[in-house]
Amino acid sequence: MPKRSLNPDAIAAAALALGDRDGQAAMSMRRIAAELACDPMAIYRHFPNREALLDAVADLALAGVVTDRSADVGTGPGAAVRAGASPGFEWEGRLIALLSDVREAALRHPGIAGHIASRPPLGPNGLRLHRVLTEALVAAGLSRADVAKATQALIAYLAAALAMAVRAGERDERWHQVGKALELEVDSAQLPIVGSAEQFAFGLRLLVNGIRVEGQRG
Amino acid sequence: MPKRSLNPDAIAAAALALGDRDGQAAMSMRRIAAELACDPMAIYRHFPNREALLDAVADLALAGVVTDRSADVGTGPGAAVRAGASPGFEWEGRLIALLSDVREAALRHPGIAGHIASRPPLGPNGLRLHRVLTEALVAAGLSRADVAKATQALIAYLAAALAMAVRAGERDERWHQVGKALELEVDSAQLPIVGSAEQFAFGLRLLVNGIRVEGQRG
DNA sequence: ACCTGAACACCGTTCAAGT
DNA sequence: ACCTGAACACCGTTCAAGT
Repeated sequence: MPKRSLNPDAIAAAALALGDRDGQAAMSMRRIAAELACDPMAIYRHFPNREALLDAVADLALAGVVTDRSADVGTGPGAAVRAGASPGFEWEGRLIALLSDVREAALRHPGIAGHIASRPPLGPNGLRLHRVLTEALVAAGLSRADVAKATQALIAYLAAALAMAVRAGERDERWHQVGKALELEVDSAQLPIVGSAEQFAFGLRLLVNGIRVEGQRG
Repeated sequence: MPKRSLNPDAIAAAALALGDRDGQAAMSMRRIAAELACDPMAIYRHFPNREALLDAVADLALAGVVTDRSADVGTGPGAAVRAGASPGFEWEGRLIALLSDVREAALRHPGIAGHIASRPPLGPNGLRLHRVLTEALVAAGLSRADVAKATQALIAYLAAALAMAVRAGERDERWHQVGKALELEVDSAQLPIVGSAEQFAFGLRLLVNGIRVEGQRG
């Protein structure tokens, strides 16, 4: 009955809700159409193909990530990191907070998390976040060319971390098998949880350390 | 007619060859079976499911990556990096060479490259390479716990870089659109090619920089 | 002109039927 | 006991037929 309510935003919102509820496997054109109680082909009048729809859903999932600078010393996720940043390296706190916030927002939407950051961010939220990321890297002292390269490295790491987090349960078991196979004397409890916030933060710190070194060099 | 020649190794080898020729889209159970001139279900007597087969193909694609230490100052890919490493940071050269070699081996097999490093490495070659990676990180001065975390960060970055490289053509176009959308004054030529060796090396250097900082700290 | 749904060309995997 | 292929429950997308 909602004939005229079928538009790109409504479709993306329905797909997001469906993915939140039933996970990645539910994100097919047919099931999204069922969620909207419309013909699968009706979606194609608003998106050229499935990937374009997933791009829109991924962008929608990032709508809640705040990039307003005045919120930097708030109480949200990443606030502690922001508050603890030393003055000269304020960019570090902003960069870590930004990527942590994006990760958290993505994981609130398990149906689409694996798609987020896997493609260049052409949606409004993706571009907004990309701009903040670029500003932080410029502040870090990187050259224009290195800013572009560092951006892609950070997005690549984020994409892989999200893909891992989505499959986490299954993968943890396999990582323990790797530990056993190599006969490492690490007990299970010592292994970081794959896709955990702690694991993500560690890799992100490596990248930030590396960016600081590059920035001081240039 | 090759009734008894159907075994896990032969299946994985046929799938790898098919993927090299026809790309990622050809890696379906049905097309792999067609390549082997057998019933699709015959494969299930050797692998529990498609993912297990892809894991075997991914491991096979890494067979050519040499980890013999005596080859470290050879003429293969990464030799220059190895030769240029300063004595105290020999681990840096080894780590960069290892991951660069894995990347190159993966990209020689476009049908499976996107699957490599996307799951914990339980195959013989994956475990072999994992062990060399671990040794390099121990040499870098990381604690046991940090070695595990850094390993996962490096593998995550590698997986994302490979996934990007496989889709490169399509993605480059989109990255240029991002640049235009943000009205950055970068001309197209200045943007790094997504998934290129140069782009990969930059991100890897960031991670290695970061690991060095962590190792000196601990 | 706009919209619908049947149809095409596929999937991974199960399972009943054959040998 | 082992093996086969028909069948199940899906896909994304095209396109001819309807309104």
